[in-house]
This record gives sequence, C-alpha cells and structure tokens, in this order.
Amino acid sequence: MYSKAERTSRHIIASTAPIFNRNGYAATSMSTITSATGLTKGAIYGNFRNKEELAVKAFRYNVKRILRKVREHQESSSSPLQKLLLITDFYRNYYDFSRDIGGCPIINIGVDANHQNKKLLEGVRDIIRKIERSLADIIAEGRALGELKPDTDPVKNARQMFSIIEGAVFMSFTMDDLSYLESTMDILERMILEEWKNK
Amino acid sequence: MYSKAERTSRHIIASTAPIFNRNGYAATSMSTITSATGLTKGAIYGNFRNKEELAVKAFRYNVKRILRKVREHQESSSSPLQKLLLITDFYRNYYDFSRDIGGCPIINIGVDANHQNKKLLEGVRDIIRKIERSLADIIAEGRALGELKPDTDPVKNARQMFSIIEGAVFMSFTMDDLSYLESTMDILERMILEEWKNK
DNA sequence: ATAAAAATATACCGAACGGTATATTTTTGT
DNA sequence: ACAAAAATATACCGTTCGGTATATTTTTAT
Repeated sequence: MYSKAERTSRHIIASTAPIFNRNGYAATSMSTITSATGLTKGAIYGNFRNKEELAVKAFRYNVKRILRKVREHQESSSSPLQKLLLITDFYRNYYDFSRDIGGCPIINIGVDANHQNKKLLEGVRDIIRKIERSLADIIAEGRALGELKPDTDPVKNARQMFSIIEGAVFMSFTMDDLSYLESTMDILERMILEEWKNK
Repeated sequence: MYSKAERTSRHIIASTAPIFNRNGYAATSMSTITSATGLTKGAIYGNFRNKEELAVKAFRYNVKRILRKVREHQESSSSPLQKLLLITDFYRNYYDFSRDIGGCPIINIGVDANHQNKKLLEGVRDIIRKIERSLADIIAEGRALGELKPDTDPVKNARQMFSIIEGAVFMSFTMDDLSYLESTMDILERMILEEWKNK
C-alpha cells in the first residue's frame, strides 16, 4: 500500500494535470490547484517544492497516459508496418480520447513553456526526442525486415511523421474540428503505403 | 499625418506584439507593457479599453506582418502552381524570419487562448479560415487553368497543406531546429508536384 | 498666442499572486 | 493504546495583478 504522502501526491498530480494542460503554467494559480484538489496550500507545498515542480510532474503524467494508450493500441501487431498504421489509426480517435485532458500536452505545454519556463520546455523536448526515437526504431525494424524500402531514412521519416501528426492535432483542437485528424491520417497512411512500403 | 493618439496606439501595438506572441496573454502583465512601451498605464488605458483589446490587436498586427511577407513572396508569379511552390519556399525561411517576433502567432495564440480567452481564440480561428480560403482559391484556380488535376479538392487540400505547415512550424520552434521546416517542405513540394500537378 | 480638448502621468484601489511559519490533525510503528 | 513522526490546515507575508479617478501635460484648432 502506498504511503499517505504518495497517495496525496498522486491525487494532486492527477487532479491538476488536465488543468495545467488546458490553462498553461502561468494561468494555473495556487488557488486553482487547492480548489481542484480539495486540499490546502499546506498539503500542496508539503508534497511539492513549488508550482514548477508540480507542473513538470503533471505534464509527465499526461504524456504517460497517452503514450500508454498508443502502446496498447500497437501491441496487437508484431509487424512494424502494421504498427505504423495502428499509430495513424490511433490518432484518428485522438480527438475524443484526449479532449477530457484538454488536448495534446506536447503542443500545449510546448507552446506555453517556450520563452517562459526552461524546465518545462526541456521536459517537452525530452518527450519529443523519446517519441521520435521509438518511431524511428519501428521504421528501422520494418526496413530490416524488408517491409519498408531499403532506402528509408528512419530518423528523418520519424520526424516527418510526428511533425505532420502534431500539425493535425493542433488544427483539430484549435478549430474544434476532428476532420483535420482524419484528413491528415489519410495522407500519412498513403505515404506509408505508397512511399515507404517495400512493394 | 497621424494624430497623436493614432501614433501612440501604433507604438503600443508594435512594441507589445512580439511580447504577447512570446509570453501569451496571462503572462504578459500591464507592467511588462508599460516598460516595453516606455509609457504609463494612463497612456495604455487611454488608447485601449483593456488588456484583452490590446492583445487582440497585437495578434492581428503580427499576423498581418507575416501574411504581407507571404503575399510579397508570391507576387512574382501568376501561375497558381508556382504560387503554391513559392509558399512552401517561403516557409523554408520562416524560422529566421519569424524568430524576432517569437514564432508563429497562430500557433502561439491559438494554444494560449484555447480554454482561456474567447475573443483571442475567435481571432485566431478567423485568420485560419481566411488563410485556408486563400489557399483553396489558389488551388481552385490552378485546377481551372489545368495546372492541377481535375479531381483536386481545393478546400480539403488547402486544409491539409496548412495543417502540415503548422506542424512543422510548431516542431521547429519547440525544438529550436529549423530542419523540421526544411524536411516538411520537401514532402509538401513532392505532394504538390507528384499528386496535385496535372501531368 | 490662447483656450479648449485630448492625451498622458500619477497615485491609488481591492483582489489575487506564490510562498512560508507554525499550529493542528492524522498516520505510523511499537 | 500510545508517543513520535509525518502530513495537512491555518493564518499570514510582501508583491504584483488589472484597472480607475484625477491631476498634469501636450496637442489641436482658432
């Protein structure tokens, strides 16, 4: 069983994570945090050094939730090519899935933290590099297995793929219109099947 | 000659626009504004109803500056196909161009205003619709002239194109790495020449 | 040049900000 | 059950927030 402090920490993170994601760092005040958690400042500052530390952990919490979902969605396949297509398939449903946490934490916190908060921004960059690496690994494996063309560039293609996905996520959440995701995943899937796949 | 008030208004907008763009609405305080302009609150509130009104006008100012640049870049050509390629070419240099105003106002304010400020968000949406419309017009004209395939869907393709561009802009500014823009423009140009162009 | 009007500066408002010292309550190991 | 330790609540700190009423300065039209 978790200690009291651990349970409280988790509760604070879980209940403030969507708020930080929606409002950003500066616009999420301590009073927002106390009323969202039902706790007082004493409890918050007893478990976190300051607002910044909580914000960083809330960001990581949001990202982990999403990445776990993506992983689960992929697990049904052992083929790298299929995995790529399952990732695009995941993002077709990303709008409904992530609406309750207020959109994509990478975009939200990436934009919010840029020019504002070094630690938060570095956290975002770490996650982006990690995601690109795992995408590149899938592509490299697909190439090694002969599913993808021999001249595929895993790192470059991973970056292109993620960049295109994030564009669609931004547009969908800004315009409140999930068709951007649908329409962009069409392009990505065509790219994978027509340009990356070994035929 | 402009009246005193007009000159002051312009000065306030011009000198706070990059700050709003970088820091966002909540993180740009009145004291930031007074020290950036060299004026006092009396001058600010004498020319703008409140911080929100100034933020909206600062956003429009930033967007106009960029759109004018894009327009100038296109003007050298009368061919819709060439215009599309000049737009992608423009975004290859977008990183250096917009770094001094702190990145892309559409992404920055779009993310910042979402869940925070209705008027600002509506301003962002208006601009996005306007840009997509003008892109769609170019594509439609290209189709009418026979430069693009007859089955091209101007509205859909405009949205896809803009979404992909914004993704690259986000990635470049978040990772401080302009290669995302380069690499994405490669894809877009190939898409235009290989899939949209009437061969 | 002058007076009216417009624009800007000054001084202030109550509220909210992030954070802390300390008192109180709750959990923990025995 | 109990005492020590840990966790949480309370009350407060100085500072900054957006905004305003009013005094002063500058522009404008005559």
